[in-house]
Amino acid sequence: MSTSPLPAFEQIKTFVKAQITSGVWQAGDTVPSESALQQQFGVSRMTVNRAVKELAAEGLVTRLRGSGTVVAQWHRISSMLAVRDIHEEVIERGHLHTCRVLRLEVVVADATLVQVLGVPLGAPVFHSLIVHMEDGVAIQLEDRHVNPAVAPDYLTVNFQTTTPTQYLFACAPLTEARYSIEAALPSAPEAKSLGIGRNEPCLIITRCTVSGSHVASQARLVYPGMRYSLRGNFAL
Amino acid sequence: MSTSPLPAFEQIKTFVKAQITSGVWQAGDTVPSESALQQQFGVSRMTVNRAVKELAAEGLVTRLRGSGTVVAQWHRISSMLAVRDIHEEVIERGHLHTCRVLRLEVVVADATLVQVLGVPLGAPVFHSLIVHMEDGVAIQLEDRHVNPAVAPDYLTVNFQTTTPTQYLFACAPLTEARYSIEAALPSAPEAKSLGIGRNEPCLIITRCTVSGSHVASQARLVYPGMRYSLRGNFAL
DNA sequence: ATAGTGTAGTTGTCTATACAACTTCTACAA
DNA sequence: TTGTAGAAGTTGTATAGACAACTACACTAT
Repeated sequence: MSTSPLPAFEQIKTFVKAQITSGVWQAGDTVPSESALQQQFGVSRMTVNRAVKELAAEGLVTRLRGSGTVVAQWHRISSMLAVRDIHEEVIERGHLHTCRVLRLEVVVADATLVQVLGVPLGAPVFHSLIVHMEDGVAIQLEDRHVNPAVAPDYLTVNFQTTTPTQYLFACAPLTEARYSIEAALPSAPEAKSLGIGRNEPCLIITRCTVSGSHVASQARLVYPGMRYSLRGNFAL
Repeated sequence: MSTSPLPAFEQIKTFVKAQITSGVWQAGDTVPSESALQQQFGVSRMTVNRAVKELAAEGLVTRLRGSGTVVAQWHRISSMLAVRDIHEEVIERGHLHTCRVLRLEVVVADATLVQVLGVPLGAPVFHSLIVHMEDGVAIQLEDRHVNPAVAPDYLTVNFQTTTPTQYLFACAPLTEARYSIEAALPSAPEAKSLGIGRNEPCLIITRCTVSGSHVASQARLVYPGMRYSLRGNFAL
């Protein structure tokens, strides 16, 4: 019933982390060389190499070939801020996810869409406007423009059962994404769709996904500030 | 002058990534086993193992001992959302960073601070209120409470030359951090300090850093929504 | 039919060694 | 004093092999 002992490389990682978090080794201090740790722990150099290499990948130490390893200056306060599919997120909280499709249509590309999606001026572009609700409360307004070249059947999808994100993932493999997070007031129709006041600040995530050589879609996700916040956790 | 050829494990990673991003291998498809790739590329298994292991760490594939490797379902749209020091951030944009220290004082722990910092009720807690400016424009209001046990000399620091984040990093190694990002309206004094209207929405990051067994500090960072946004990029 | 057993296949870890690429410092020569 | 050459030390990559842990599947005995 005893838990299996940690692998050797994990033990080495734990040791080095402990030295750093306890302050024994401070930022800028040199970390013992691989051969030194090899002797200290009685393992092969490859094992030490793996341990320290992973710590470097995690940003705790900085390595320089020929020179050595030092404790990193800035332990990055960061975590994978996964801007995930709203459906998954709500389900994971154990709540009910429903949505109302307000618009599902073809629009003509204006100057902005030309620049963002890379389609010709006046070309058709799919547009969907969906309100997502958690236990009946509007939590996200999803305003999305889709490149027809990537998802030609977008307008026929039943978005009661499949979210646009899910469908687009299935259509085209994701190769790149850009996003920005900002705070702003909703427009009048946005406030009305979400059932909030025009003075209630919102968290707005604008995301642009790329698949291969095409820009697949651009989404503007509006979250009422009172009902939603992004949370993250960073350890070690 | 020719660029050195990519290491073998990088070539394998590139190959697998290409299969995924081109759609040849779709989410859920099985990736060839290590021995298969080993034969295909004519390298040792350890080299293949490193390549696929790193792809798994990046979230592109999922591995299960005894079963195999499959293309991951959700290529995480995420990037290291590094909530970095405002000073570094401004400098990196090539702008001038200045700040005004509005308050630098000792306050008495109320119920909220007791809960957050883990100090006794009524105990002294350091408090600083600083406006950070980029080229003279207020961009962040930093409202911070510091645990004296971690940084006893906090009040004597010259925050014109050192940011609180920098000083606290030097004082105590970081072991853990929690943050939340939300949109809200500023309070009256906050709006006044930032020189914005009370109706202008703000991005508010609340961050709590832990060092060892102590909670080092709690910071409330208020960014005017019109002047600041978090941006991220995700590739492959 | 069902439960259990064994076997092949797969990934996880580790070793001992080797060479390459790079940095740093020392010693020596101009 | 200066500059160059070289040696020592460090990390990066790769190999061939070994065993462990686990899964999936086919087969067997009940």
